[in-house]
Amino acid sequence: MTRLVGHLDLDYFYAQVEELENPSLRNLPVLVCVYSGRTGNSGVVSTANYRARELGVRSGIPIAFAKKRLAGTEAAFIRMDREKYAGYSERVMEILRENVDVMEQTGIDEAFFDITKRAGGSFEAGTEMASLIKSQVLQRERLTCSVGIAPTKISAKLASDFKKPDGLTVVGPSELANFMEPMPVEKLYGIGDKTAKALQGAGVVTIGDLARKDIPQLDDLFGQKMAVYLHNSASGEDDEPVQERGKATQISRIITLKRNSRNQDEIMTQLAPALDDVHKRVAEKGLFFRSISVIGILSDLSIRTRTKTLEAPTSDSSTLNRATSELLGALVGELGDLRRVGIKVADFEESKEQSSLSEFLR
DNA sequence: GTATGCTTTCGGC
DNA sequence: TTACGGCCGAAAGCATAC
Repeated sequence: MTRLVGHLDLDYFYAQVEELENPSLRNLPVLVCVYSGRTGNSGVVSTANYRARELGVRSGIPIAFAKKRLAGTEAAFIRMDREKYAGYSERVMEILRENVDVMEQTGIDEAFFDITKRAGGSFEAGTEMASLIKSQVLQRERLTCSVGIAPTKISAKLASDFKKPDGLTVVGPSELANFMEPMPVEKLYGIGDKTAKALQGAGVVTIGDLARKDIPQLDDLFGQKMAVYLHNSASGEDDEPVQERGKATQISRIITLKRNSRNQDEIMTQLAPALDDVHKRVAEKGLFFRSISVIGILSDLSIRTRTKTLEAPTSDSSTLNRATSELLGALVGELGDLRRVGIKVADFEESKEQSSLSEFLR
């Protein structure tokens, strides 16, 4: 049975929210930035609106670089406000949830959904539903999004990416092969620079090239698991179901140090608010964690981590602080100066009250 | 060989 | 000339047990 899978992506999300709240920004280059606090311009661009993209500024580049690129224009540099965007995101996801059979949020600004049932398997009906979702998001939240409808998750994501902003692309089963074939392989989820290079060596440039390779050929290059994944993805036969995501599996916080340092006290002082924040978020959700990691980023921006797994889950802040201190010591001992440092907790269990409740219900 | 668990790195947005 | 965040989930890598 052919599925109707959808993918929704909020257009240049953070920057669009800023435009929405301040319409005078609409025709300017708008950059939502993460300021690290080290120097005035230290940090990166998180999201750029389309006007800024036309001028060569995109997400991930240093703010100082963007400043140079946009010298002489009236560009708006805006500090990122994640909580604000999360509010908009939650309301949009709720609209989506009301209109689909199953939905799977995969980021703050995107989600997969399945409408096979309520569209009765019809792509015409599916198109109407996608249209309705888009207009509800626009009416209720004043935001545009791009939506794709196709038979699988991978093809739905390609479809939402096909026309943006404010796009709606529907790819029925009979059009699927022609739609995917000409696209470069790196458009496929899970194929980055490294895999794309390796594929290019084997004469594979487009998704169509990849679909024509058989599994044994790919097995030699990438191993069996990856071979099957690549083959199915490129052939439009990926069968990953759309599934509601459960609770978060990790909670982390990373900061940039005022200056590079290997001094444990100096680092712990700056890390303390992040530790408090992580502990607060864990407590709010009633979680117990068993794994604690310290993340260190060196001056060359490479990332190193050290992890400690506890005997038993805890929510105790002094345990968190002690373990962090210990892991940090190990990390700076081996690596020397750090530029940024972070803390992560994971391997969650429900709080005792909740687990006895679920036991009782069972 | 296979399943499992833990640590580290990778890659998307 | 250089410039450089903060999250998340999953894969990869490795060890151990059977």
